[in-house]
Amino acid sequence: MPELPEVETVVRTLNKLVAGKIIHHVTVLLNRIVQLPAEPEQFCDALRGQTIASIERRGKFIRFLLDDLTLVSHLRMEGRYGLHRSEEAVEKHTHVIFHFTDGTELRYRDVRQFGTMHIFKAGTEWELPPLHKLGLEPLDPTFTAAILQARIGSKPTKIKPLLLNQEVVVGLGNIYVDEALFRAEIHPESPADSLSSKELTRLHVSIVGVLQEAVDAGGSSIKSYVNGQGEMGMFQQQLLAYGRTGLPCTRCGEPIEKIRLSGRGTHFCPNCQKIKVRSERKPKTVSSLVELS
DNA sequence: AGGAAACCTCGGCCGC
DNA sequence: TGCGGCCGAGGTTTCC
Repeated sequence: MPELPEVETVVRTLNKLVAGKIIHHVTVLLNRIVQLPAEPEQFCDALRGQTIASIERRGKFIRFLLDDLTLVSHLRMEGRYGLHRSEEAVEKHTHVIFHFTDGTELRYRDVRQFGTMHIFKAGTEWELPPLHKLGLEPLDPTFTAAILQARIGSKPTKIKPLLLNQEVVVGLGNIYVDEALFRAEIHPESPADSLSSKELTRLHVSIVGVLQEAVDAGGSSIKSYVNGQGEMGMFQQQLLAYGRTGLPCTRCGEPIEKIRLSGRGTHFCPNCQKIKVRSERKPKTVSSLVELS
């Protein structure tokens, strides 16, 4: 599943479901999910007796704020949380169980086993992987068109892979990148430094708009995504590019095309989103050479 | 810098 | 209709 809107929805749900609960003990059924501490036993020991104060989001990461620890969880492709009563049968692909003192338990399921969990002493998580190099929060007021332009406007990299890089802007994944570029009418392979100031402004508006609308809709349920209460998101009905291969573009009617770009399925309208070529470097004139020397 | 592979399992599709 | 095999799936990291 999860890009920013889905993770935001999960975090809101978790705050309703488990904030205030006290961890009695933890069961780790698949060791590889727990990245830190290295030994799952230490992971369980550290969490015993901790109270969940609140749950927050940073990019696509979930932070469980505990008494003096932070549990950082990433769902990767298909991770999900669910609150259960302890007597309920444990579903297949359940890898970590947080048993609470009230007889309920938070279960982490992940078919593909890609998800990760790290524990840090509260506050130190920002200095270390996986949070230490994360870029701007796109729904924060500090994320402006000018900032976006400053961050990417001079890079020769193709715009889509650049937007997927979480060190630039966080929270965008394959779905919402395709949607944002479609809205902004920018070809996913256009080099970032080929984009005009006007296009970058349009891109900024598109990123913020698509993410905010998706958050409001509770995220997109494409394959397996559900929030912490097993509910699906609704935004998949509003996707205009992602998953619409061969269907008419809602702007011009041209069939949506699908290509593979740096390993990712990439959807766009070949008519509305024309690839741009980086403008030729102005040949140095004699006068500019003089200025340089 | 940028692409590919790797981490896993599952489901869809194709062909026989 | 059934089964085997191949491909791809929303993310991130690591290795060229």
